[in-house]
Amino acid sequence: MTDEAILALQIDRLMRRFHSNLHPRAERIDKEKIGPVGGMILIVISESGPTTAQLIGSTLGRDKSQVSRLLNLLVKKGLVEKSTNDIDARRLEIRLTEKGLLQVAAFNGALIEATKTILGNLNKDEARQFSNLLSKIMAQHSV
Amino acid sequence: MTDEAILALQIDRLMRRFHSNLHPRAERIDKEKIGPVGGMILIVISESGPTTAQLIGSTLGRDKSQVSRLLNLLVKKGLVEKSTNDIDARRLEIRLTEKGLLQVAAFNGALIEATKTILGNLNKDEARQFSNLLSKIMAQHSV
DNA sequence: TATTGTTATACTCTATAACTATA
DNA sequence: TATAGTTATAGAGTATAACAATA
Repeated sequence: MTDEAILALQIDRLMRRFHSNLHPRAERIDKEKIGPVGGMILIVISESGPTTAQLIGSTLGRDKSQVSRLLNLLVKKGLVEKSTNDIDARRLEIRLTEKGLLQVAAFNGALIEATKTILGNLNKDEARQFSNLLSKIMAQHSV
Repeated sequence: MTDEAILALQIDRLMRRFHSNLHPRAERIDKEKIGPVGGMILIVISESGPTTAQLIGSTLGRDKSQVSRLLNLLVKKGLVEKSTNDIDARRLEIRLTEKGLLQVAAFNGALIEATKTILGNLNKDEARQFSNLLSKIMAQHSV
């Protein structure tokens, strides 16, 4: 196998491991059944403050149609509020409700635990190195 | 956002970028419509030689039921042959056909291109470092 | 009793395209 | 004409559990 193919399978495997590690934790927390991407959307909103659907999509690398659908679900579940931007009526203004804030805190806790478990083999320096390399990779403009 | 949450989102984002970069390339190549996981299964078989369904599953971090279903698809498409292990009749013995070998070569090519594009920001040293860190993370026994 | 693989189900995620409305 | 968001659809991936055959 080429180095590139090995690397590609490693990345996929890491993601899989991450999911299967996070899944049981998140399932216990995910009372509103919003799913993994729903949870990530909440986290992004909590970080960025009032934001648009498009921004969420580009942050998570998901299509706007998926974001739109999930946002409506989150609204229905009472985790998120949507209003229209005063200046540009095409844009949404999305923010968390009280209930949404509580959910984010819970998801964040699960995420931290899962990450610590996954990266358990790395010492602090290596973890920082890994994060830096990821940042460098993601700094690239291409989708 | 905590360091762990950032890292988790980065990993997810990397995976997404990988998929969306690989997708258009793979689609052109995937004449038999076996999908991305189908392609990965072929690559694993080509690497490990005659193997079992369980081994493929654990290598890719996928459930045996998914592997079983996809293997049957691959057999139907004429890319893979299944036979029963002589010593333990519960086990399969899976190998690629000629057609399967050609497909693997094509998928590998796409995988190499995609990986090079994704990691374009890293120089050789950094790419090696990244791969080493991934290996270290994946060396952990936990699922 | 444990292991290998099969089958079925229900749900989530994803890509795509056609659509409305605003700019 | 371009942008933000919505809606609908079809296909792929996933978790789970119940099952048969073999060890």
